[in-house]
Amino acid sequence: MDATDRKLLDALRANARATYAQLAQLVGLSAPAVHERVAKLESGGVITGYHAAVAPESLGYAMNALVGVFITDSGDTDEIATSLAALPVVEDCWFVAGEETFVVKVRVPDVAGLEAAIRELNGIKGIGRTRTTVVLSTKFEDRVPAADPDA
Amino acid sequence: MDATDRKLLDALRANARATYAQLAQLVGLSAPAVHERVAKLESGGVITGYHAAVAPESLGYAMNALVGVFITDSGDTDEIATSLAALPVVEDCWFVAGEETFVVKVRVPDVAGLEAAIRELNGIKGIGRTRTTVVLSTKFEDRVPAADPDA
DNA sequence: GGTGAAAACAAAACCGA
DNA sequence: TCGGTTTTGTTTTCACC
Repeated sequence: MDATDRKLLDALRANARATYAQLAQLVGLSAPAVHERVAKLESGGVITGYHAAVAPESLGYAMNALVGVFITDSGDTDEIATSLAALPVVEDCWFVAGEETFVVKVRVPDVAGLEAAIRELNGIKGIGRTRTTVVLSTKFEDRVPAADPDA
Repeated sequence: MDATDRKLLDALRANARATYAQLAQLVGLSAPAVHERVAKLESGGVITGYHAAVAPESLGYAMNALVGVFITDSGDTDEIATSLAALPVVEDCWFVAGEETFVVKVRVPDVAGLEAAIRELNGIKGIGRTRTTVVLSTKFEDRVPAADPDA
C-alpha cells in the first residue's frame, strides 16, 4: 500500500464508478497498471465492495433513531446479535462497552414505524429494556478519513 | 419509481460497478433503457453517489466509539455542528432529541487516538461534556432496507 | 423502450526496465 | 516485480425507429 494505492482508494470512495482510464490519468499510470492495483486491493480485503448510496427518503424512510439495548441477566449476546440482524429496520448494530450492551440504528418511515421497531426490539428474547434517542437530523454520515494524507 | 427501478437500486447497492449490460439482463430490458433509468435516478436525487467500501483496519483505524455530546447553556448547535464537521475523526454526526444534543461516531487507530479525539471534542466551544461508548465490535453497518420488497 | 453503429473501455497476453 | 503496449472482445453512448 503506497501513496498511489491510497490515491486510488480515495478516488474510488468518491466515485466507485470511475473508469480505469480516469483513475489512470489521476495517478499518472496506465489503465492496466491501475486495474492490477485495484484488483490487488480487492483481493487483499482492503476494498470490501462498491455500493450505490440511496437517499433513504426516496424509499419512504424519513426517520431514524439510535436505540441502546440493555440485556437481561440471562441474555446471550451472540443470540441477541442474530435476532437483531434478522430485523430489516436495524441498519447498524454495535456491540459496545458502556451502559448498554448494544447500540443499534433503526431506519423507519415515521413515528408509527419507530413504535413498531421499538416493540419488536423489546420483544426479542434476552433484551431487557431499550433507550431510544430520536435523530432529528443527520449532519453527515459515513465520512471515512481520507486514505491519502495529501488529499 | 416502479418495481424495475427498485430492482436496479438494490443491484447497484450490492455492486455499484455492475455494467449496464449486467443490469439490463437482470431486469429484462436493453442496456440503453437501463442507462436512462439510472441516469434519472441519479438526477432525481435518489442515487446520491457510488462509493467503494474500504476496510478501516487497512487504513490503520481499528477502533471506533459513539460519543454523546452535551452542549453548554450558551452553545449554538449550528456552530457546534460546523466544528464537528471540521474534525476528520468524526465519521457520523447526528443531531438528536435525547439526553445529549449530538451523537457522533469517531474512528480512531487506537486508545491513544480515542483520547485525543475526546480531548478535541471537549475543547470545542459550546460543548460542555461528552459521554463515550466504546464500540467493541461492529455486528453490521449501513444495512439499508431493500428497495425491492420481493428481494 | 428497442436497434444498430461508432467510440470508449476492459481484460488478457506479451514485452521491457 | 512492476509498469507499458498491443490486441481482442465487451460495453457505453448516440442517433434513429
